[in-house]
Amino acid sequence: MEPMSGYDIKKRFEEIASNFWNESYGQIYPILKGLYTEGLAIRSIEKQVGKPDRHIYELTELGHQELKNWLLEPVERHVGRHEILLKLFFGPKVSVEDNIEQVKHFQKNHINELAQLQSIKLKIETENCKKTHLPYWMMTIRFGELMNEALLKWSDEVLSTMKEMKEKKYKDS
Amino acid sequence: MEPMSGYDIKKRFEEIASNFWNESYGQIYPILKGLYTEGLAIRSIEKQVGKPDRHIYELTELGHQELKNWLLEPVERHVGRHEILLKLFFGPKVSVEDNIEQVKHFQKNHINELAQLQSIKLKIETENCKKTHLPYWMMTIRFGELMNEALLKWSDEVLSTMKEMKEKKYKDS
DNA sequence: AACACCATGTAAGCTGTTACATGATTAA
DNA sequence: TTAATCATGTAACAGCTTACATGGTGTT
Repeated sequence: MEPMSGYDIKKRFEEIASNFWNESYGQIYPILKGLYTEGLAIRSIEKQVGKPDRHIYELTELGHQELKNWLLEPVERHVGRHEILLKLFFGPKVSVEDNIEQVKHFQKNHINELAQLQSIKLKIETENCKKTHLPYWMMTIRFGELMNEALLKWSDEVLSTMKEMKEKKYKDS
Repeated sequence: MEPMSGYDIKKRFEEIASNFWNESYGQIYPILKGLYTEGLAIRSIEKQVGKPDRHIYELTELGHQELKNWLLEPVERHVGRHEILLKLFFGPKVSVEDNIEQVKHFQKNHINELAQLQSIKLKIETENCKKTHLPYWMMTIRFGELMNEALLKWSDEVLSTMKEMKEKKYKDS
């Protein structure tokens, strides 16, 4: 996108990609070093007063080509590990009430996520840095919206099923 | 659920949980060993003719308690890393046509996944092993259905946006 | 006085996949 | 004959998080 420091990259992830990606310094800094030694990026140092120096990395022609190649590779499917489903898989080990609590907590989380998404959306729309990126970034937001809406629908469905199970249990006993 | 070997566990994951979880032997066998040495499981050997022996593990009382404790812990949110979104994040680096190809491939994958889900659903319904598990396992299936439906809706939306972008580009040039 | 921000980085440790090794049986 | 199924396991590697170390500036 543009010359950046490791610190900047982390920040960008947190500000506008936090709904679908995160990366720790422990990954970022060694990888930038690697890009540099492999000739995929160049590095320049920006001196500052009262603050540490900034190490600015910028892709070389080779680096841009590598990135392009990666972008063209089709994304292969990988199973998203949803811990809540693994827990429900063992549902009968605990009480229906316990499972209800679990799902309610899950639901709350995703209501929050939807709200956070809206603030990221606003940030992207108003900052409006590069016009070419805008439509693509909006697609990542839309992804989050549809996912979270589906997740909330699922929570509702599951909660009413569980409530039925609870009532049946009372009838039996 | 019941006494099982590492091989059995892998199989169960593949047969009825492959839509939300997978686990490799490289994880399973060392972990089973660990459970045994920590007193969370006991191990017995089932001898077979013409086939390797089966190492059957069964949770101890302590093991069951640990599992229960884990089930009661609320699931904390973690960002699912969707590679396709990271690629779209750099969308302007390649052509609109290239991005369309990427999304079409994604769409195909999720149509397949929906089909696979239906066969897992059938397996669970017909095998019908333990009645107590059935409703919970169906919830994991429903999760997959709603996710994939949302993903397909997203693909449709994104593809039509991209087609518009393509047309605009032609007008400009 | 305590904390957050700026900015770099490393080391230890956990998590996870892939490939390998073994070896008999059965189906295409 | 080739491949799959049964069944165990290990070793090498890749990916990722967390905690630590440094140290000045600005805010509550």
